[in-house]
Amino acid sequence: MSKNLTSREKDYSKWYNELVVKADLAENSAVRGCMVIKPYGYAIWEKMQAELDRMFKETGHQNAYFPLFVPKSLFEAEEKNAEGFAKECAIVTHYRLENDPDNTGKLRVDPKAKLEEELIVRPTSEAIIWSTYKNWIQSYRDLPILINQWANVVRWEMRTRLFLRTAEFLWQEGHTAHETKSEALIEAEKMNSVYANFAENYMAIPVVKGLKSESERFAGAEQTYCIEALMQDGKALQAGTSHFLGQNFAKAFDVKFTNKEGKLNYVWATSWGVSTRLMGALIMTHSDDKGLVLPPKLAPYQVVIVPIFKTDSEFDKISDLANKITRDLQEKNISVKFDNRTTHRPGAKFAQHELQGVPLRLAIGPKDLENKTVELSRRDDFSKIIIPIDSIEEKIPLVLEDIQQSLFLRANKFRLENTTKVDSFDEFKEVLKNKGGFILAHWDGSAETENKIKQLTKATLRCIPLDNDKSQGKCVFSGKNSDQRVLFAKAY
RNA sequence: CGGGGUGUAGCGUAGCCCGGUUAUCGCGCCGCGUUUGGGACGCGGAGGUCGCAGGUUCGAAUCCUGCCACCCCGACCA
Repeated sequence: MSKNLTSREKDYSKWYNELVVKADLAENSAVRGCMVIKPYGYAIWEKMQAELDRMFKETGHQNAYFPLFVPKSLFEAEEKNAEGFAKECAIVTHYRLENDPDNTGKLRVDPKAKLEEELIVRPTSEAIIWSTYKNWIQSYRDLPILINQWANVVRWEMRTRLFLRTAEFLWQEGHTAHETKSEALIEAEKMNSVYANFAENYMAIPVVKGLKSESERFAGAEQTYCIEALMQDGKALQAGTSHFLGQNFAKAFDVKFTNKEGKLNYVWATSWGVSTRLMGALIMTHSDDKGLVLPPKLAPYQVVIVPIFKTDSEFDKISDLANKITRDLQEKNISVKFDNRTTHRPGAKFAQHELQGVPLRLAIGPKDLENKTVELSRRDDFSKIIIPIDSIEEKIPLVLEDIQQSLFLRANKFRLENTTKVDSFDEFKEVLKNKGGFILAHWDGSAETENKIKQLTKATLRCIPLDNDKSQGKCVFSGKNSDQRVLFAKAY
């Protein structure tokens, strides 16, 4: 952390790992590719969960929970989905251990305890959920079903990376069933917008809403909506996806309902999810060389109070004041931590809270007691101001709001500066090599072109933006006609 | 699974090429004292199967063989 890390773009991943470790958010566990989320990191996730959960409920969804294990026969029912995940499944084959007769004190898998049918540890829950929905749906009166689940899933990836791609991760997955195609399409797009709203207004991360191309689409989906964010190193990160599943799962699991006219129809489905990867996005969007920078709406505590004192009596006086400020702010729904540890000096505390990204710091010392002031310091721009104690209650909510805004504006400015329109393939390669970031280019719509570009440049088609101006042009690779620019980038 | 790299105290490391006292240094940790408005300082102390298993040798962190783990780059992916 001694070097100017943000300037070392090639070492960005190292910076990221280092930051995660130093800020004490998570670490690699003893289990391959898995992650231990530490208390402070988990507190951030809990904040995110709370806000998302509220948004899901506001849009009419309920929470439920489905099993971790998916019998193989159910898993393979929807062929495309099964095929898409087949290469990264953990599989339960046995249910018992026994003492190893050849190796005292050790255990071995009891060969007699082999399962008749293997169980897949869910990489996603469509199969188990749709096999359940089948029993819940008979009539149009049973629809829509709007359910979300908070769960863990396992994807046995070749390569893992803390927060961004761990073997096990935490997420939410929504699974809905609808009477009509248009209703399901509206749901899929709506939930993608919920994600965009959450990203921009809570995480302060600007995103591009769009549609995935066919080759980037979720296995088993007919249409995948997504939000794409741009990290500080110029690489894109898919931050959330929402899928229109058509009738694929309904057909695979035979989920039919009788409509108002008495006819039997397959239901229409969506699924959507965001994961602990969002914490990676948060870190990689806002952090600087001093550590995390958390948007106030997601910070485990928004304000930390650091006392500065020499004597016990000074400490007591400051504690009284700090406790009063804490109570007053809590009444205004601002979370406050009074760091009253006597084992650490103020400078060490300052550094630690900066590393953990606490948005606002109040320092109170003897001078402040005398002058009836406090020192207010912002994490986002390091500015410090001295304010009278009696203005705290009024001032702090405003400053927190301003930090939330500023973080978004700063990230948005970065994204705009790093989004380039290109009109030739040479330019495409040049921008990718020297600048990075998002590239808006015309594309002929073919998977072949998309693939070639990926092979030649390592850039992938991130999405076809939803709110893009339509403009005629020629495909940057093939020269064929195109009526819209699409978003390319190197991605995580 | 292919290419490259690294495993030495909680973390980061020196030593390895060229084998030889008690394995180096920093951070952190513990004790005492002085300190406390931006990561304190002094003195003292604890902490090690040198990734694992074999082999060579009078002697292995160092050389050889095998294995394991992790990291980076590919393929795969939220």
